[in-house]
Formats: sequence, structure tokens, C-alpha cells
Amino acid sequence: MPGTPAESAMPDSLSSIDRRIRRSKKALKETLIALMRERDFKDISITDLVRGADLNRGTFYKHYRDKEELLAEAVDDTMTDLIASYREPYRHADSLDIRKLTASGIKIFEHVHRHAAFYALIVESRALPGFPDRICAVIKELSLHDLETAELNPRIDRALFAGYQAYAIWGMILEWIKGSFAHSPDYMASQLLEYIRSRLEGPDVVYRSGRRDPDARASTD
Amino acid sequence: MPGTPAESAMPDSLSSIDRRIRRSKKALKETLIALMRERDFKDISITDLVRGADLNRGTFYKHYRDKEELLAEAVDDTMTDLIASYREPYRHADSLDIRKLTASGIKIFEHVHRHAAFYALIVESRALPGFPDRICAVIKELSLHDLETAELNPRIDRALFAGYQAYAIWGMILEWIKGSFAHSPDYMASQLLEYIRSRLEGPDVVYRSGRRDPDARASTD
DNA sequence: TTGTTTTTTCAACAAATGTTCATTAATTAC
DNA sequence: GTAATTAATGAACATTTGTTGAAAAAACAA
Repeated sequence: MPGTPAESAMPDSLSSIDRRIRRSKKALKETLIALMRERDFKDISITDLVRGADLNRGTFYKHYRDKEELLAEAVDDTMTDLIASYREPYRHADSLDIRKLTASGIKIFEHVHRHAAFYALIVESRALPGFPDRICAVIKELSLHDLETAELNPRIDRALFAGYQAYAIWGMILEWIKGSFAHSPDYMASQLLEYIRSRLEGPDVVYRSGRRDPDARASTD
Repeated sequence: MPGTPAESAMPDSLSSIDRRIRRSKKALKETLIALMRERDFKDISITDLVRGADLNRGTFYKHYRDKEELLAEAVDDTMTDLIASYREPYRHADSLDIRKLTASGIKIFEHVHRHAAFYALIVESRALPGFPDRICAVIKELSLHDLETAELNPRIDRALFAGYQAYAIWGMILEWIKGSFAHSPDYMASQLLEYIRSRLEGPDVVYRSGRRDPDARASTD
């Protein structure tokens, strides 16, 4: 597991600091979220933010370099929750890989579901470039931990596979969001399990241990 | 890491228009890419761009609303290449699912490899929020096309699975980039195949509600 | 070539951005 | 409580941004 504290319920950026800072940051974040609901992130100015939060212009620049940094901190708060909720006890599943995976999946999807509005906002506004990477990094950590005990096919490149897995889940989440969260977190988790356990059915031919077929060669410039 | 940009076919946005426009746009794109190599996208101003491209400020605003739009067009050019290279004939693989997948994978990874510098730049600069979605949408289309004929486990939600697949590949590509393209496109494709074909080994318990696939062992062909 | 069309330039401009600093106000540590 | 810190304010400022219109330059079509 990644060495993050996350003991307190309150996000790191909003705890144990000067109350004025906390208030200012909170006001700015709330204003940002509110404004993002009604217009494009691109079209939100620092002026709008400080006017909405009723703060001086300089106060913003004291804490953030730009609005992206402000949004990034809001995301950090959410990631803290993801990690925390994931840490939920499920130790009873110590050696049952599948059950572990199920539990992990459910936790992730439940977390997203809990913050559904926020996720939808972030994704739809396409405001924060690094957001998918951020959340996928977390998922990757969590997945890797789950896969630690699992005996993987030795030919599999674990680093690559971790990236594969994490972004695959993110891809599901994106579809989920696009469909306005029509499915339940449990359904999502069961689907994930299905994808992991299933394989293509049908004619299972010409599989020559990862070597590429000369015929299948695409044009090389 | 391969350094060949390899601009073979002319992108739609740069053909059959007034030569002045072509020149202006090209100059702007080149300047943008050049500047992105040395500093953060956030810190590149329109002024920088027009100064670098030796154009008037108004010329920029005649063609683009902002620098994001400029970058987006550069990305479009690359996507055009991805689609084009994918459309390459591989009709001899009409009914062999695995071979099809292999071919598809190879094409995608070769495309990325060909534009390695560009991809690395886009990803590392985290400049364009919509880029992963953009490329994953393309991959999703292509994957769906491949899976059209494949008989999937009927419990699988195809839309969700398409998202899963597309972003999973994107996750691999990101890892590939992070590792400075240490692997060959073929290796990447073979790994992808491995992930699709393999399943977790080890204690396969608690999977009730279903028969265990008799030949479920991973790749012992 | 000629005339027509379109792009680019140039200069100017209002508006917004990012910084500054002395002053005021709030919070913390003691 | 008091003193010491630290944050927030207000107002000013240079810079950058996004827009404008007329004049020049370039491309196009015949």
C-alpha cells in the first residue's frame, strides 16, 4: 500500500491549518465547483472565483498559482477519500483472490458512486488533464496490492499489466458516467469480474506464444 | 526512444486550403510543439506563439479561439494517421479472432511508436484534457469492429467492455511512454494478447454460480 | 497576365491578468 | 489575557490578452 497517512476524516488540504486558510480555500473550491456547473472551466476567470468567494484577488494567488491548481486540490481531497474507503477492513478475504478482487472492485465503484456528481463534473468539464492519471495511479496501487499474492502467468509484464488494469477500470467508470450511473456499483463490480475471468470464446487458433505472424505485418515506413 | 516524426500523409487540416493558411497553421503548430518541449503548456502565451511563428497576433485569433484549439488540431492530425494506418488491409484474417486482435494491437502500437515523440510530449505535458478520450474513442471503435464477429460471453455488457478494453490499451501505452518506449510494438501487442487470453492462476475458489471452464488454464497450448 | 478574393499586417484599444506592498484583521502560541 | 505570527485587504501597477478596422500583401481563378 502507498505510504499515505489519511487517518483523519478531513482531507489533508483542509485540516490542521490556520482557520482563515481553510475558509478561504473552502470558499474558493465551492465557488469553483458552483461555477463549473454553469459554464466551461476555460471561461472561469480568477476574478470570477474571488468575486464568488468574496475574497481579495491576492488571496487566491497566495494559495494557488492558477485555477488548475485549485481544481487539483479539490481532486486530491476526493482521492483521499478513495484511499480511505478502500482501506476498509476486508481482511477476512486474505487468500481468496477472486473474492478480494470483488471486494476491491466494489469499493472503487462505491466510492465513485458516492462522489458521482463530482466525478461527472470533472469528467464532463474535461478541465483537469491529470485527473485520470491521478485516479488511475491510485487504482493501480490498490490493484497491485491485490495482485501481489496472486500467481500471475509468468509471461505477464506486471507493470504493464497494472497500467492495463487500472485504466481498464477507469474506462468502465467513464462509460458508467456517460450512462448517468444507470448501473449499481455491484453490477459494475460483477462486470469487471466477468471481464477478468472470461476469455474470448470461439475459434482459438493461431496463437503462437506472442510471436507476431509475418502476414499480419502492417506497413513499416 | 524513436525520434522519427514521419509525416507521410498530409492531414486534412493542412491540405487543399489557401497556402497562406496552411503556412500559418503549420508555423503555429511547429512553434507550439517546440515551445512545449522547453516549458509548460500553461506558460506558453499566444504572444509567444505568434512571435515564434513570426505572425501577427490577429492571425492566430483568425484561426483559433485559444491555444488548446491549436493543440487539438495537432492531435486531430495524428488521429487521422491512426485511423488511416489501422485501415491497412489485413483482410486475410477474416475469421481468426486472435489473429485479428493481434493485427489490431500491432497496428495501434506501431502507430504510437511511429509518433512516439508526439505522444510522449502530449502525455507528459498533460496539456490537452480530452486527448485520452479522443484516442480511446478511436481505439474503442476499432476494437468494437474487431469484436463484432467474436462470440462474447453473453453476460458481458458490450458497451462497458468496449470502454474497458480501449482504456486498458491506453493504460499500456502510458506505461510504455513512461518507460521511454523500451519495448517493441510487437512486445506490446503480445502482452496485450496475453492479458486478454490469460486469467488469474492459483486458488480459483468461490466462483460459484457457474461451471469452471474446463480448459481454463492459461496459455498452455 | 488581370481582377477578385482572402489572408495577413499594423496599430491601437479596453479588459483582464498577475504582482506588489503597506495596512488591517484574525489566529495561534504562550 | 498579551504578544507574535500570519492571513486578508485594498489599491495601485505593468503586462498580457482578446478585438477591432483600414491598408498591404498574397493567393486564386480565368
